[in-house]
Amino acid sequence: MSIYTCGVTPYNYCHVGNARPYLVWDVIRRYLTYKGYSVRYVQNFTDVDDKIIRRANEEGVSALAIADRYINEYFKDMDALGIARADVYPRVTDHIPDIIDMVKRLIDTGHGYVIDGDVYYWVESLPEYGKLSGRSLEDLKAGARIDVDERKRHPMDFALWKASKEGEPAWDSPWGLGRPGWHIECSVMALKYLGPGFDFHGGGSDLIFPHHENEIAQSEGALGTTFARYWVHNGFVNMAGEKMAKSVGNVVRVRDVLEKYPGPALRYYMLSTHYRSPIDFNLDDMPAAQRGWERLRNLEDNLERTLAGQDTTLPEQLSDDAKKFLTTLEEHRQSFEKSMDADFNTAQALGVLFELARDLNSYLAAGGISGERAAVLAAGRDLFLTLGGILGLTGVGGGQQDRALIEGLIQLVAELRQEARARKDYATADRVRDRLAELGIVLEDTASGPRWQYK
RNA sequence: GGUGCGGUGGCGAAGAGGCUAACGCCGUGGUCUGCAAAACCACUAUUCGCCGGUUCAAAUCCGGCCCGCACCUCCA
Repeated sequence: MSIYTCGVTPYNYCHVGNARPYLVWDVIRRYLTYKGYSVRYVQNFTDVDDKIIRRANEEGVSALAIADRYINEYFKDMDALGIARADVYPRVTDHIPDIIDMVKRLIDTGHGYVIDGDVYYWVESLPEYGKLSGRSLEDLKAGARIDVDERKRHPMDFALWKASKEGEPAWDSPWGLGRPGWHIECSVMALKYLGPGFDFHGGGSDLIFPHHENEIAQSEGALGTTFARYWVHNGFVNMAGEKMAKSVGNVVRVRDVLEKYPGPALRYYMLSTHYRSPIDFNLDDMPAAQRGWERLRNLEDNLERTLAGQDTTLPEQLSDDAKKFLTTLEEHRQSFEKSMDADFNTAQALGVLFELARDLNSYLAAGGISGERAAVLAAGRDLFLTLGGILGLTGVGGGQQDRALIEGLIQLVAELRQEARARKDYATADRVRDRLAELGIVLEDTASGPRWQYK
């Protein structure tokens, strides 16, 4: 499976809305991999653009320096969200010769024309223009909200190559010094790394027009064959009913959220809505998302603790109860796959994961894990971690980074507290627990002794 | 003006002709427990924006209306 997703223009920190498509594709990749497909995922960086140039001029540094800085920050945010790296991250500035070649080809095939060092795409040269967004050139002309450049053949013609102005990064070309237009880089890089007719092309729904429409026009105009087989567009993240965008000024940065909530909680939050639907982002909904994720994490911890050191090989002969439970597990797996097969319905799949969680918790609550029960429970754990792993909600720890480091200290405190409890000195015992809670550590008394975890 | 999307319990959110309208959070009662926590069990929408229609059957299909949003310009 080959996937191309439009990446960011690195001129600022990522906000929650920026992160959504990458999270969606992270889950789709994981699922396709689980299903046995080999996946190649390409995501670009548009590292030369008006906004980057403006920012560079403001700060008196190069456009490259701005791009490098925010690409670096992009990776920090995505790592914190548990989003796996793409196979290739092509950058526009590394592909100028490829872009020039494609512009040349478009001119040769009659789709492009030159005016004073600019090169434009002639939209009327492609009869199907508008097929992705379902618009006709007539509709577009009628709705045009910008002043039309009178030199162009058609008002909707767009730039393939822009003659450079003073103070802008520029590259030499057959048409003079200039830089690529906005859409050409994705056509060039997708075709270079995945080839014509690749499987999935993704991005935010705002990119359908004009960006993706123009990518198709360029690619199919130059090639005469299909560019991408399937288009996958995610819905927007809004704030109070209005689109979250830097231009609106209502952005919540990824790192702002992660300061207060764990990465998996934000994943959970976004995956509980189908990717095509809009999300009305509300920071007040994050605690519920965190609680939901914690429920999964608690189960994961409980399973690992319970099964540690147990013999989990399934015996030849199984009891009816065991068989029944294994059948239930299989049903959950099928439901999960059915949900994901229905246009990657992560919200429904998450529901299935919780049904599985309830069954596993019941199994744990039912008591002993002797004999076959350990093996059966281990099968349940494996399924839980597999499905949870597809959504990226299990196997991620919960701030266990420093766990080993403080383990001993807490062990000691817990022991002292046990002694206090043995003396029925509950005031001391409760004080220890409360103070630990203030430090963000939850100490719990269980039948098999105390245990702890991060809040 | 053109093109799309959406309105489901206190909140979030699945479901798109027929199983009790998933699931999570919150809340209530119970089990367990020194107290908590975690977990389990039970309860929590006779009803899916409004009005008509089609059908044996509609949250799901059709028509009208009311709201909200997005795209048509840079945007994930």
